[in-house]
Amino acid sequence: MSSATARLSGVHRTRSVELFHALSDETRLQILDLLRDGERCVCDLQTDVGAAQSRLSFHLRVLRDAGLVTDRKDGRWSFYALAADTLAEVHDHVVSLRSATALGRKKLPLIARCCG
Amino acid sequence: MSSATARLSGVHRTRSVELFHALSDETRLQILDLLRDGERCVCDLQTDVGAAQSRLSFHLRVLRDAGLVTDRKDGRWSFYALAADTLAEVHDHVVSLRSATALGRKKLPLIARCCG
DNA sequence: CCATCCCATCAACATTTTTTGATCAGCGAG
DNA sequence: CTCGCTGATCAAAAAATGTTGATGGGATGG
Repeated sequence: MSSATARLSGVHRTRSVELFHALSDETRLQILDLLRDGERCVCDLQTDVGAAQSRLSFHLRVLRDAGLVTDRKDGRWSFYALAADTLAEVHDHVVSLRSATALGRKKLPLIARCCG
Repeated sequence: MSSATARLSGVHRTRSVELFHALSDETRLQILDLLRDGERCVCDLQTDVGAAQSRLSFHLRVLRDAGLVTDRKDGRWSFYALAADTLAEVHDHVVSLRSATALGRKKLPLIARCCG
């Protein structure tokens, strides 16, 4: 039953853009990958990623703004960690993009509708 | 049991970047959203998205290059449709990004390791 | 044929994103 | 205190992306 899933809302899409954009960079994905092992301080990421401090700071900010990582200060260090809930959110966005597609609704008779 | 999931490979990451980049644009997400109902010709998308033909063509190309949509020519029309398998691939990439994180591995004693 | 429609492509331009190097503030050890 | 270290922020430069308008090719219908 069911059928066409409703259009996705504008705000939902805006959030998707922010999340996917944060994930659409090699350096940032590398950071996230490293953080899968647990939290890390910036100086460690620096050597592991092989990026200048300033550059790393920039990417960490993008990730933090998107909510994909959290940061915590301890003494003179900043520790970053994955934000599991936001990763779950990403998952949800992908799922909703897929919904109504998985069901074999390959071709609707839209040709008739073509070009008004 | 288990524990640290292995690092993600470089090629895997490169592919992630391509996929997420293709998804990181408002217009492109709007297109994908529309295509959830079934295939559409460019001229229809043009009116539905409210974008110039040239602009649409550009975004459709990004989506097609990433493998997120397929195109088919019929007469003078080009029909675009979602590529379900690539959407599944996106899903997989998100899952692998999350793996090993879901388990409550919040904090490892990495502080000791900090800064070499 | 000819006129028209659909759409890909191109070049020029505008905008956004990323990199780089410098500066500065906070913290803690000596 | 003073020095060295971590890391955020900023401005300038560089690079990548997206937009716009124009051109052209292929298909169709008269």
